[in-house]
Amino acid sequence: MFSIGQLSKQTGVKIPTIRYYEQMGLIDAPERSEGNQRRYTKDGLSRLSFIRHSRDLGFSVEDIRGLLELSQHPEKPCDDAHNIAVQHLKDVQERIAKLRRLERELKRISKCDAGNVADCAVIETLADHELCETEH
Amino acid sequence: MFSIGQLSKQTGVKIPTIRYYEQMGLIDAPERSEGNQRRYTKDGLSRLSFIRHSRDLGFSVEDIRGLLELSQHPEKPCDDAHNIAVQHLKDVQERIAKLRRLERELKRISKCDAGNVADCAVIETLADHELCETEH
DNA sequence: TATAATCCCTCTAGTAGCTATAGCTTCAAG
DNA sequence: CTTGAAGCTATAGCTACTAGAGGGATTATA
Repeated sequence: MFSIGQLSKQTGVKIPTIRYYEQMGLIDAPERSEGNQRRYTKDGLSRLSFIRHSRDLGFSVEDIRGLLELSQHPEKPCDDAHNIAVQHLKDVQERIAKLRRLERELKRISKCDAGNVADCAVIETLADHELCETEH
Repeated sequence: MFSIGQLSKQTGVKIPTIRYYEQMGLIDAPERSEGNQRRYTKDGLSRLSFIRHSRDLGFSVEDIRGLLELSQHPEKPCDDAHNIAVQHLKDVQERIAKLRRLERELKRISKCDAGNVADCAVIETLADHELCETEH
């Protein structure tokens, strides 16, 4: 049996976040000690690790809810898990593409070597969209 | 003079968002009509465009507060504007790097061709961090 | 001029995914 | 048995909006 602090250390999930996940129904409410403190089993630990890892990979809490549900049913087909992962991959790729356009624009505008705000490319570009090279 | 709806159409910023910016102090409270409706000048329009554009480039509201303040003082040196832009560029580059690692991991795990959850690479990888190739 | 359609007002609450604080109780070590 | 760390609940705050309720203002048309 682990206390919430031990669970936190082992998974890297902060204590208030663990309680938050419990409130959101991502993890089951664990048993309590006589003094009303949470006591977790190994199962609780691995479920929380699963969540932690999924969050690291950027899945939303709602996605994780689906993935957890699936992981509890090993006999089911795994198409759903795929769909979630593939959709998420697409999202990530879109975000990358968008950020790269921003990166390009930011590189361009931060090259300014004017001395004061009146001639500064940063300020000027922000004030006038026409000066941009790419869409955003 | 523009109504809030006209301002919204011209800048692409939604009406509630304009009111939100006013509340946050990013834009000045404009004059009102006799019937208490907001009436904007061209100045208000260009200030909001500046904000819109900066948001598109991913600057935070706090960053924009600084940039707006600077843009009101054309005689000042523009080092501050640079610092904000360069720091933001760094942030963007870090986010890109992180997302690319995720992309790689997601590509790998979503290649799974198992039929059921028990053998599914997606679920398995999420359950066990050791199976990952890169850090995250 | 009447009326209907559209626009605008304020205020409140909700979104995601936590994080922080206050004021209290329990646990474990010495 | 005491003390300090750890845990408890409940509430509020964070970013940057968005949605809805319940009203008033403006404008276009008849």
